[in-house]
Amino acid sequence: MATPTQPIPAEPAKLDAREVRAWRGLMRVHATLSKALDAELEAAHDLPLTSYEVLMHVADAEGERMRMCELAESILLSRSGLTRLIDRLERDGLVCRTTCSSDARGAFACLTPAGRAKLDAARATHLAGVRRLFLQHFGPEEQEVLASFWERVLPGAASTHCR
Amino acid sequence: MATPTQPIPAEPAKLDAREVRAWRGLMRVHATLSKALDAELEAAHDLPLTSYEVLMHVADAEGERMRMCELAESILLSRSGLTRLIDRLERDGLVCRTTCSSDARGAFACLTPAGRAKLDAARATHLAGVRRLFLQHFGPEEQEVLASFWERVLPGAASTHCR
DNA sequence: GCAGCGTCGTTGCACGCGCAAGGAGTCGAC
DNA sequence: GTCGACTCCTTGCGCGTGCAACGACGCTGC
Repeated sequence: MATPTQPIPAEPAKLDAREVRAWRGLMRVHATLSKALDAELEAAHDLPLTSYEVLMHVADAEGERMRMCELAESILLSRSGLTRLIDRLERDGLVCRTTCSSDARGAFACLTPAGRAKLDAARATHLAGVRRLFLQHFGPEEQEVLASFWERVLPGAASTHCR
Repeated sequence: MATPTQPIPAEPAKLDAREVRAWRGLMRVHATLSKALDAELEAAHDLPLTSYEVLMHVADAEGERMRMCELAESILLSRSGLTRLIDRLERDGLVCRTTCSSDARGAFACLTPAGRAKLDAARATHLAGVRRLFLQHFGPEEQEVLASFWERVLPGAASTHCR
C-alpha cells in the first residue's frame, strides 16, 4: 500500500498537449499579433503601437487629457517609461504637458490638434488590423466567451504579490 | 437616396464593448502574466523567462541540442537577439556551443549538466505559476476551446506580409 | 575550378524600457 | 508653523532587443 511511486501525481511535471496548446497559443498569438500590428502602424503612419495607445487613451479621457500616473497604468508602462514616451510625443507635437492646478506635483498629458489628427488617421489602420488578425475569427458569442475568460484570469493576476 | 451619412457602416469606427473586452483582455492578460511569471522565475532561480524558454526548448530537442536559427524561431526572437542570449547562458555555464559537422556555418546550442539542473529546478516554479495564474481557471473542455481559438488565429497572422 | 547567390551566425549601433535615486509638492500630527 | 512621511514626475544608468552590415560557408550552374 501507501504510495510507491504515485502513478498520477496531482501536479504532473509537464503540461499535457491540451494545456500546452492553450498556454503557448496565447503567448504566440500575442507575440505575433502585437508585432504585426506595430509594424502595420509604423509603416502606415510612422507611429509605434505604444504611442498609439497613449493617444487613444488620452483622446478617450474627458478633456482629452490624463494624469501621467493614470496613463502609465492604463498602458501598463512604468512611470519612467511613460516620461520618455511623452517626451517623444511632445517632441513630435502630438501631445503637450500641462500643469495640474489642484496638485502642483502632477502633470497632464493632453492631445494637440496634430495628435488628434494622427490618431484619427491611425485608428482606422489599427482597427482594421485588429479585426482582420483577431476579431474576425470569432463570432459575437465567442468574443463573449473570450472576454469572460480574461475576466476570470485578471483579478488573480493583477497583484502577484498576494498569494 | 444614395448614402447621406451611412448610419450603420460595415466597419464601425470603434470597437464595441464586447470586442474591446475580448481584445484588450488578451493584451492585458499577456502583459500581466508574462511579467508575473518572469518575476517569479527570476526571484526563485535568478533566471529570466526568455532564458528558461531556451533551456526548455533545447532540453526537449533530441540530443538536447538545437540549431541557433531553429531556436530563435521557437522562442520568437531575432537571430541577433538569440546570439546575445546564448552568450549570456554560455557565460553562466548553462549551455555550450557546438559546431555542426554537416554544415560548418551552423552552430548548436546544447545543454550542460548545470543547464539541465537549472531547468529541472525552474520547471516546477514555472509550471506552478502557469497553472495558478492561467490554466487553473479553465476546465479541460475550455482549454480545448482556447487551443482551437489560437489555431484559428495563428495561420493568418504568421505571415503578415501576405494579404 | 570558380562565380554568383542564398543562408547561418555574429557584430555595431540605436532604441525603448525598468530600476533606483532625486527634487518638488502634498498632507497630517503636533 | 514645521517636521516627517508620502506621492508625482523626472533623470542616470544598465539591460535586452531589432535592424543592417559583415564574414564564413553551402549550393548550383557553367
